[in-house]
Amino acid sequence: MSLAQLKYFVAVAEEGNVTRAATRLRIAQPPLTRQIRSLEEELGVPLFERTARGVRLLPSGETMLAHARAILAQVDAAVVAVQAGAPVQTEAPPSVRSR
Amino acid sequence: MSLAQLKYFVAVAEEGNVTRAATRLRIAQPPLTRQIRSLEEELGVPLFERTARGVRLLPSGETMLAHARAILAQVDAAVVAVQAGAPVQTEAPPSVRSR
DNA sequence: AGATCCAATACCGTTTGGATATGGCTCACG
DNA sequence: CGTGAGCCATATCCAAACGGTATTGGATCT
Repeated sequence: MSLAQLKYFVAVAEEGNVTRAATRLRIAQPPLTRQIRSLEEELGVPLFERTARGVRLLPSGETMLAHARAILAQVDAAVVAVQAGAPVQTEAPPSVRSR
Repeated sequence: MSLAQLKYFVAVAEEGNVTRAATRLRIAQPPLTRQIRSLEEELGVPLFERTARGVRLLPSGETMLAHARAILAQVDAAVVAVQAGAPVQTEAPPSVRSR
């Protein structure tokens, strides 16, 4: 799993359409289709339902979407914190923290 | 920035020694050195101080280490949640959340 | 039925990542 | 001191991953 894959996944989920997501990501549709498929295979869980009009998130996809957004936000926060030279402490969010 | 890079960074930080970290990661030392360097360049911030005995975290590295661990933990949590089929909600941790 | 829209597959070139070989520097120790 | 050991950095090569183009198959809407 890569951060790019997570970014791609979020874009597809938001667009509901691989082709439009690809345009938004400034990559071509076929590689995007492959990255999504590869993510599903790595997780061992399908994330989207394919329809003739595009794709729709499955429940597992909804779960992944929330996590993916949290991860990407945390990456952004890390960059900001490090570049600001701030000694920030991090912790896992309550909903995903190990109990 | 990639998740692999973050994993590598954490290993180097924990070992304080690129060669030992490479062994632990089961990759060779030169590619690990390059990945660390590339991460520092991407961030525009040095993370380690190089000494004759190994490497030591700089303050910016300490900050990054906390964030990197949080990110990797969140990735693990995402995998577990999705594979468990659980509709978990995620949120950013307070210390890194946008205010 | 035909046009359209969409994801999927096949194939290719480029880029990235890891391995091996080697150099240079610093510290430990006689 | 000087010699050897340990460690990071650099150079070069090979393999794997990524993105692009071309094209196909299938579903929907006139």
